[in-house]
This record gives sequence, C-alpha cells and structure tokens, in this order.
Amino acid sequence: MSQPSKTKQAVSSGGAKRKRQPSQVQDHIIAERKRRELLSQLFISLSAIVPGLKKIDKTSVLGEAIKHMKELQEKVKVLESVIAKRTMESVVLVKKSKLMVDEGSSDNNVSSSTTVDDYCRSSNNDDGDSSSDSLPEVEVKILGNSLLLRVYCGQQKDILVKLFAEIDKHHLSITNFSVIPFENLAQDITIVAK
Amino acid sequence: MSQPSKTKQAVSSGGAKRKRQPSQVQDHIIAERKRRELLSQLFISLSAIVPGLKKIDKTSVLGEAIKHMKELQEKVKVLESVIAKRTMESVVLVKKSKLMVDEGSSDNNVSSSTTVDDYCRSSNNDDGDSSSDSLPEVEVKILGNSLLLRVYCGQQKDILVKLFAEIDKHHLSITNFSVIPFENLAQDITIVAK
DNA sequence: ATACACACGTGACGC
DNA sequence: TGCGTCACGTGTGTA
Repeated sequence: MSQPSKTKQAVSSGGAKRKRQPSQVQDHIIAERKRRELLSQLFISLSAIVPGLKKIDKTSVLGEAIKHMKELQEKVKVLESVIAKRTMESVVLVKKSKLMVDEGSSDNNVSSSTTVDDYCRSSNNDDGDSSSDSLPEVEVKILGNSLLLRVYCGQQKDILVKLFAEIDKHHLSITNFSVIPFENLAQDITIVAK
Repeated sequence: MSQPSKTKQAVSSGGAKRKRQPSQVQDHIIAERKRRELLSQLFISLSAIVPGLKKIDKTSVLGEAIKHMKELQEKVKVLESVIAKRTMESVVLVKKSKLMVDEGSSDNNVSSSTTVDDYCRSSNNDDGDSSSDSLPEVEVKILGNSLLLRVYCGQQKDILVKLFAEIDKHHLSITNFSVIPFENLAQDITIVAK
C-alpha cells in the first residue's frame, strides 16, 4: 500500500486539477477495493454454476458462460416447442374426441395426418382413474387390418352417428357393433371395423 | 506514455527486484490492454443475451446473468421432467392398450399407422414382458349399484363360464351382455350386472 | 525466463 | 458537490 501523498493544491490558473484530500482518496481506494471484491465474488459464483469449466480465467469463465447461456436458451426454446407440440397433439385429440360429444361440429378435415396412435393417446389422463369428468374414454386396438374401438361415454344420442361418420370417413366398414347402457347414465360402445 | 526507464540491474543481494527492459514493459502494457479489451467485449456480449437488463454495470450484468442462468437451468430441468412425464404417459398408454400389430399385414385401411408401429416396437421390447401373456385385460366400473365389467382376452371358450360363475358368486344378476370377436384371435366381452 | 492472469492504486467521466 | 463506475499502467505470482 503506497501512499504517494501528492497533495497538489493547484492554483486557479490554466490546466489546474483539484486534488482530493487524503481521506477522500482513502475512501476512493476502499470503495474501489470493495467493488473489485464484489466483482470477483460474482465471477466465482458464475464459474460455480457453469458446468464443464476447464479454465477458471475470467475471460474463459465469461466466454463459457455466454456459450452455455446461449445453449440453455436454445434448449429451452426447443423443449418448449416440443411441449407445445405435445399439448397441441393432445388438444387435437381431445377435440377429436369431443366432436363425438359436442354438437358444435367444427371443421374436422384433419383425417389425413392423424393416426391411430393419436386415438390411443386420447385416453390419457393420470394413471389413477377416478376422474369421471374426462369422458368419453376412447380406446383403440389394432389387430391385422381390423380395428377395435371402444367408447365409454354419457348417454348422448347423437354420438353414434358421429362415430359412424368418423369411421366412414376413414373408409372402414363395421363388422361388429354393440352398445350397452349403464345405469341410464353412461353407455359402453364397442365397434369392430376393418 | 511515460517511460521511467528505471533500468535497475540488481545485484544478488537481499530485496532486489528485477526490472524489465522497456520493450517488455510495452509488451506487458499492450497485452494487458488487449486482455481488458477482450473482457469488455465479453461483457458486452453477455449483456446482450441477458434479457431485461436495467443497469449495464459490470456487477449488475454479472449478477443478472447469474440469476438468469440459474432460472434457465431450473426451467430446463422442469421442462425436461415434463417431457419425460409426457413420453412416459404415452408409453404407458400404448402399453395399456396393447394393440398388437403384426408387421406382415400392413394393409392401409386404417390410415397410415407407422407411428403406431414405432410406439409398439419401442414399448414392446421394453422389459422382458411376454407381450400377449398379460391378457386378459380386465376393467371394472361401478356406478350406483351397477357394475360394468369389460374383458379383453383371447378366444378361450371357458372364459365365459368362469366369468359367469364369478359374477354369480357375488350375487349379481346380469342385465346386459355382449361378446364381440376380433379377428378370430381375440374377443371383447362387456357385461353389466347389478 | 517467456507468457499469462490477477489485483491494486489512480485519474477521469457522469449523474 | 460527492458518489459510483470505468480503464489504465503496474507489480507480482504462477505455469
């Protein structure tokens, strides 16, 4: 710690520069020291959360932090898009299931790309059952070129025509069919088509 | 640019300090300058990718960068777990609806079912679960004092009598009954009793 | 010893 | 005016 103590009290002439008093200089030193210490600690904290850090240079830490941050942002973007796509599929599914129930009859020209696995996913809820509000339950099985469709739903009257329309839209012919009422509240529909 | 030119060639005695030659001092200055410039640029780059930055202090930039990086990592973690859960559900679902697709008859009546094949394959060679041994699938729903029993199984002839015996054992009377064959290999039995 | 990295004190600029 | 921030040159330690 050198204290040059250049107490230069300039006169009022040309290139004069006011010198601070020693106490202020000391304050300045202390403040700067504190600032540096804070910065160093931040660097340490940063290097702690950046994974796979070979060098602990400030430059390396900053560079790797930037790189990793960009990767993270890109990753978040991708993951969010994946989730969005997933939920989108789910929504499409629910929509497809709902169109059997609702009389809204929205435009359903999605018959090209939606495959049977979509139907399978449509009955996805939590593993525990117990939530009877998510009717109808739809289940699809495939064996050879036959398709078994089972629908458990409430007692809407128009659900059968919608189901048949949907089946017909996929150019399937029904080979077996059964509808069983359940306590005047629900019904279990089983269809085999090929 | 001051050149003190303190060429102090110390002797080998006590507190001697070797002084560099002027060119080396200059190199040192230049090198340090370059290092600082690089660091500043890194700070700028960092502040560019950290969103919502009010202050552009070095400390603030570092602090916000750390904060944001932690948030990103946590977000990635959550999103990945969500996706894992989603795909898990998907696999469980497909597994639950054990549709068995034989790769031979890919007659495409049932619209393109390639994704179904994929899912089935990926879920079938899972653990050593003998695929068709988990039949029959049994599902029971209870509504009021009625009971809906659905059995999906192979074409055993004795399963019906066993089912009826079981139902009779619980003093239930069958009010509705349906058995639907499925491709000469399986059958879907639906019973309502009360 | 060459090269790099760091912390320090210090002058300067802006609010 | 003072307080906070920055960049600079420099000394020192380490590989």
